[in-house]
Amino acid sequence: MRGRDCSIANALAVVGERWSLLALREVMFGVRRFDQIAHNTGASRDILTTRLRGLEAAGVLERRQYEAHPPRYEYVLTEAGRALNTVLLTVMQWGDRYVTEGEPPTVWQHSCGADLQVKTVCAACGDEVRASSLTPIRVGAVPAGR
Amino acid sequence: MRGRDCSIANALAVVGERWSLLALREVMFGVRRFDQIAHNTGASRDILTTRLRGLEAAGVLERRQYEAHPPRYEYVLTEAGRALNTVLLTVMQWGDRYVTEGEPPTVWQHSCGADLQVKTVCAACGDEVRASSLTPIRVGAVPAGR
DNA sequence: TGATAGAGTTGGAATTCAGGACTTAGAGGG
DNA sequence: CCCTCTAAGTCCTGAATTCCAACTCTATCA
Repeated sequence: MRGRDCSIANALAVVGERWSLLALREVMFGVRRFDQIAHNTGASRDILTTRLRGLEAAGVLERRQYEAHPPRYEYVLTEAGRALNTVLLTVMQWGDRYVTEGEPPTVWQHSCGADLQVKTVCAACGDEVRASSLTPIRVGAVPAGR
Repeated sequence: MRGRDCSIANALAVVGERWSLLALREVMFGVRRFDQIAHNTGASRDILTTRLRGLEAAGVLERRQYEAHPPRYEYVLTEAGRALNTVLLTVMQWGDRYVTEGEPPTVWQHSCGADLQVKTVCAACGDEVRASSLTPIRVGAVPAGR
């Protein structure tokens, strides 16, 4: 059965499987090698292969040969992959606040000098977005029936 | 095998399974009933039951009886669940831009009157966060060995 | 009396995942 | 020359999940 036509569902079809976002997190950290990604995420190697191929096919990652003999590859983010950093940071911050106990395990520094805390704002007025200030004016259709 | 100590991984342990975020999306839309959530997401009913129980146990959703005879329940967001709206919106926007073809299926209106586009900014300086302006100053450890 | 609605359960088939062993192509050390 | 190591996967098997459709249980509606 198909659900609602929705960009959240579409996005999750690309990055929503287990390990995908964790692999991308590693690439964001600058880790480019298969073995390191496997070790740092904890994913099993065959699943990781499948995920990386999927992300590559979706245009989020690029697989590049950096050595010919023996052939060796590395993974780098595409533009779409780099744009995922806001997703990762927003998820991380939610995890820091509502799931992780104790200190945040990872801290990023912003170029302004501060330890990064992100805020999600309305691009038009700059106000912080809160659930109460939103109204859906159009929602994706749910395919009818059976 | 365990991977890196990380709030992204922790967050995904709570909301990263298939259907969880889609169920939460429906609740954000104001859909509170099991049957409607099942229909609008496309999840099978048994899995949805498991997910909703998990989200409840994690404190993201609350299951409330709204009628005693016959017993009927609805799902509402907790504070932690409401805080996920920024995650959902950020994911949706990425999906709109890099996955969905054509017009965004869903549009929210912000209280300022504009159709909502979100921007992820540094809470300290207010500048938009971009990959190039970030440096990791602490990263979660990866458990050693085997 | 029969149909309908809400909120699940249940059972079996299909799929995915974990974990480890194996492969390939060369480089480096003794 | 022989042995070992590294990077990047593949392959295999058994266990765990997910999918799907049908069934249950209560109670109200027509």
